[in-house]
Amino acid sequence: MTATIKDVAARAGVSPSTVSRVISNHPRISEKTKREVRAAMEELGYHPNMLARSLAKKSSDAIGVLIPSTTEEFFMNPFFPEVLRGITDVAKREGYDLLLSTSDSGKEDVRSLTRMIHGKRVDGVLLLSSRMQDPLMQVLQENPFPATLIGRPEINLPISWVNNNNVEACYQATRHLIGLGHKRIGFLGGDETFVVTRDRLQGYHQALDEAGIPQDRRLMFASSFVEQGGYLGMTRLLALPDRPSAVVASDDLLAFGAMRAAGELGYRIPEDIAVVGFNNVRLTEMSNPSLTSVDVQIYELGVTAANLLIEQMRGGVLMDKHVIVPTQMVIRNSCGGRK
Amino acid sequence: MTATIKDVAARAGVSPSTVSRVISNHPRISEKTKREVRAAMEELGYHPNMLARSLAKKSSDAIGVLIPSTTEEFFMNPFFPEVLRGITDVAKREGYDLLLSTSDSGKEDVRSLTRMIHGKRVDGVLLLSSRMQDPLMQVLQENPFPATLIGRPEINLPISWVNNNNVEACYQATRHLIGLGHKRIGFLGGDETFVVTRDRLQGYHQALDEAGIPQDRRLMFASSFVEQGGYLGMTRLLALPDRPSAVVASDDLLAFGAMRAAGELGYRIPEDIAVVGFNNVRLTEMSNPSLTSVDVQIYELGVTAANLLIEQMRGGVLMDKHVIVPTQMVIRNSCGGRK
DNA sequence: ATGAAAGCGCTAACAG
DNA sequence: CTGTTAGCGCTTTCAT
Repeated sequence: MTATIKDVAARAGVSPSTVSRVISNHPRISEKTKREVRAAMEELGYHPNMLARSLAKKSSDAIGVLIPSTTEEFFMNPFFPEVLRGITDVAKREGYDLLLSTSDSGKEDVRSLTRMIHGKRVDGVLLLSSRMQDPLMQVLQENPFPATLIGRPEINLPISWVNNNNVEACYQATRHLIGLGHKRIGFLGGDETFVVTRDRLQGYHQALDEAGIPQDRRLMFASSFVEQGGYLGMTRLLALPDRPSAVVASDDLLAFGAMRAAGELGYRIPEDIAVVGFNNVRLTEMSNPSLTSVDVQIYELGVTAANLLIEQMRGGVLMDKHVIVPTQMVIRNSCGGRK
Repeated sequence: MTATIKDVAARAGVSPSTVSRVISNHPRISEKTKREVRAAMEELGYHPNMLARSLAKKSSDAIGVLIPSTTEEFFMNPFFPEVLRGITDVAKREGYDLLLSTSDSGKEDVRSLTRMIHGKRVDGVLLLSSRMQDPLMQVLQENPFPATLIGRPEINLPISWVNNNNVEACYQATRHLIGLGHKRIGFLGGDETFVVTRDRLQGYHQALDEAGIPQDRRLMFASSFVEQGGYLGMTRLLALPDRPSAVVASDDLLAFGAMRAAGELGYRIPEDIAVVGFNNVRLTEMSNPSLTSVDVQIYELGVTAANLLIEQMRGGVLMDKHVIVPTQMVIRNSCGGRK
């Protein structure tokens, strides 16, 4: 049987509460007993039972991370490990463990979130994306619980979040292409139900409007955030009688797929068609040609979200702070023009 | 205050134990009370406290995943999300949550593992890599606890693991190059303390020996599993007066770095120097030239490891099963020769 | 089929 | 500075 706090207490000739105090480094406890208790713990190979501790303390020192139900898609995108790296670094520094939810498809992630919220196994929750009319936001609205979103809620919600200014960023990206002389510019978006897709699309629209370029529905293609989607989208765009001369892709993976499609059909990039992506994942430097991309500072998003969440959990009060992480367009070789 | 099992009991006019039975779907409980209890739960918005449940049941329905302390390096490699995807899929299917350890550098991950083992927050642990004289293996040896390793322990240990036959796989890869007529073949390895690096190096040696090609220490370069390491290694290899005409890299990222270095120095791949990598990450298809790589079935490794672990946790008995996931070399354009 | 009672291992007032 | 006493919310014998 593994040793409990009582065993240690008995061994050290003190009461359980004293042992408890030693564990949590209570200030007013004599050095002597501290040493004795520690010795007893050592001898008995004692390790605290975190469950019992959490149950009594009503806090678990763990952060829940809600993995969107579309596991495959999500894990496939370099965004995920990078944002998780940011989260992990903060969690580690602040002494929190990470609990990954493992929701099944669709409706399941509502249940997953509710379980996280009510199950008491985590002190707060991190959401990694948001959709239009996201039922998760509903849940958060109805259940006061420390939570932070990476992205932004579609509607105004009393929840803290970290986001990029996606409208502005995509506006800039599109302007860049316009500045290069392009008039017919395509848009490859990820899943339309994601808020981020909508925002970027809006930025694209803004830039076109401002330049007096008419909108053309045929130039906009949405799929999921994977390479395949970009491939498909680009193929469709190139099949148009009046094909675009440039494309802004709302994710680097989409851009890569687009570039592959173009390449296979014999178009050169950037001479025949310019491409700009989003996220600035490592791959952008290595692709051929290297991909001009909007750096959204994924790692930073993760770090900021984790910090915001922890601040809430510690403060014991829910906040609706929001932080905008600046973006920056990194010019490479997929657009031609200035280098 | 959130509703507890007692509240539900009171509301439904039954005892707490009955409610508990309803929750765990106990067989002999009348449909009628079941319905009534469920109704009461609904009305009160009751959700079980997982901590209390775990404490009483002495099991948490969670799997611990030990992230190696070198966070950055690890997250950067596409291996990680892919193996995690496999793990997640199984965990989700079997109803387990995932607890990511967040150990700090060096010695910390021993502590992290011990905490996982004794903290009772997880029912089993998944290790994602193993080193030579790995202190973690020590810990596992001394503390009987369900654990599964992806990789293999350096020495024989009563622990279950999933691995590739890395010696054989690298032997094959090297033979492939030899078969293509290469006589001077370099080896770019990851961190030498990893067992997997050693195994692949051994396969490389075997192939050379068998072909009567003398070993040359200068042809072997080890660094970490990142692109930068491959870049550095290749640069060094190419600086040799008698440079190799081919290189086997023990990780695709290393191979990409190597290709970049070669390219920048004006060497063509595969004409001037052939390259083969390991892992067959998605990127291999997209690089230029596409990279010949050994498919180790990362996802499968994750799935198998999770299954093995769950089997142990459920069986209540520690095992030392081990499974070898087959590898397959995927020929692309980085080696020339047959296509 | 259901209830009563005794914990699971720890923390947190409240005393002293 | 330390001990006593109640729980935290749930499961699980043991009765009935």
